[in-house]
Amino acid sequence: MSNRILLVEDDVSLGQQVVQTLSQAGFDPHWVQDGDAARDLDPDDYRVIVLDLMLPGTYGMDLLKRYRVKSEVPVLILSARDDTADKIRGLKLGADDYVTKPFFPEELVARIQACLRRPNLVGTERLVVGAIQVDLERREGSNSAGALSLTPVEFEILALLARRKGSAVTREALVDAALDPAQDGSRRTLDVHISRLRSKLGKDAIQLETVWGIGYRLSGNA
Amino acid sequence: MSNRILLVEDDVSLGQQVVQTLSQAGFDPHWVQDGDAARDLDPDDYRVIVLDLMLPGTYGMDLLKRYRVKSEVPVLILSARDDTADKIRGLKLGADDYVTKPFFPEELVARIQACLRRPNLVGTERLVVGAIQVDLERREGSNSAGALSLTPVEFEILALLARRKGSAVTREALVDAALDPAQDGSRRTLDVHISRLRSKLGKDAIQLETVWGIGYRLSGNA
DNA sequence: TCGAACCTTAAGCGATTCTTAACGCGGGCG
DNA sequence: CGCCCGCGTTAAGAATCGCTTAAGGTTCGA
Repeated sequence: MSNRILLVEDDVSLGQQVVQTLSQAGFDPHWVQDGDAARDLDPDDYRVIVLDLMLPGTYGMDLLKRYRVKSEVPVLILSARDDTADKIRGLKLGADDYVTKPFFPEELVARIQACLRRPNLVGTERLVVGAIQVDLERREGSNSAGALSLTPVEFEILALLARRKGSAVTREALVDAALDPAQDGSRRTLDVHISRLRSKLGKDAIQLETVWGIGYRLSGNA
Repeated sequence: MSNRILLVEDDVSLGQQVVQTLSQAGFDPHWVQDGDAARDLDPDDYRVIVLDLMLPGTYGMDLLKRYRVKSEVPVLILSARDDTADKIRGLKLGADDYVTKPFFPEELVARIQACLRRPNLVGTERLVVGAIQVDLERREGSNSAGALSLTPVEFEILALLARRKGSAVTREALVDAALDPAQDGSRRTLDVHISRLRSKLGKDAIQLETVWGIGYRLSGNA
């Protein structure tokens, strides 16, 4: 399902045009003309779903709701230029982007690519440093293998390093940011946390470099 | 507070213009130029809030989140014509309408009046997070098995988590939103409610994740 | 007035996490 | 070359945190 895209569109000429454009752009469009037909498809079979809100049969909005219940697949809605209300309802129901009709096919392609690039358009406070990512909203870190299970201290350390991406961060700054200020004991504590952080990062731990005598640095070089 | 409208806009000339227009239209505009200043205002003091997303200080998006946590006041966002991403994020975070800059003052007035006319632009204000749904109007939560019988506190907890879908929500925020402010006793109370909420959610409780040391998170991943 | 529903508190328990200590390594610097 | 100081790692104890169950206590409606 590498580049499979579901297009739900009842207008025949528009549908044909979009299918052709998507094909030329290297996607694999799957076009259904009827909302009821799209109803029983598994949204997870597609990378992106392009949905026309003005549909016969099952109303487009219902389809969107239905998809959203069981999947996080990016949904891009098509709507008339002036129908702001529909756009808003669609977006609130979880659509990821919209394109107003009429549109240039190139624009649609660009939007789809944008959806794929940043799958989570909303609340994306996410730091990316090479293979390591830190999602400040979710309070979750991840490496090339997927989500990491970090303790609060480990997360704070990684977050600070990611924020200062590429530059050396003082031990003091790290202790300050991550450790309980009440306790002011041995300075070796940070080492332990760094050590465990490294082991959790696995092979991506090479990005977490030691800056001798200063502190640490999170490098973008994979 | 009959026609009180909060305008959060840093551009002076635009702000003046809007204030004047709103006054002439019979509204009572209250203009703050700084996001930080708007931060501590009570959203429920206003009929509508008009919010520029491009703000110095507290970023407009943060303001929107903050308002949405404690209020259902209609929020209308101002954004640049081409910044679709911001519009989408704003709407997903609960804004009720948007106006793209530049705009004719009359258009803004019309949109505000529309907001007031149908305070709920979205027919059913329903949050969908994976298999879990929260209907704010009916004040009812449901999971894949159907409607849940939630107590008021449990509903508030679930609603806040659903509003912040995917983000880690502080225990403090949850206590603040759901529990009686008068009583400020043991911090274990929230645990009990979460526990019961989980048991009512049944198998879908896996979506309600514990963020250790912080709070909880309602994840969309089924 | 009684009962049901609900919120709160308490306490035990298990799990996770933080810190400390100890030991070994290794790179800079004299 | 060899010492010293900083760093890495491991293990273990202590502290914190969260989940659950059970027991009052309050509110509200019948």
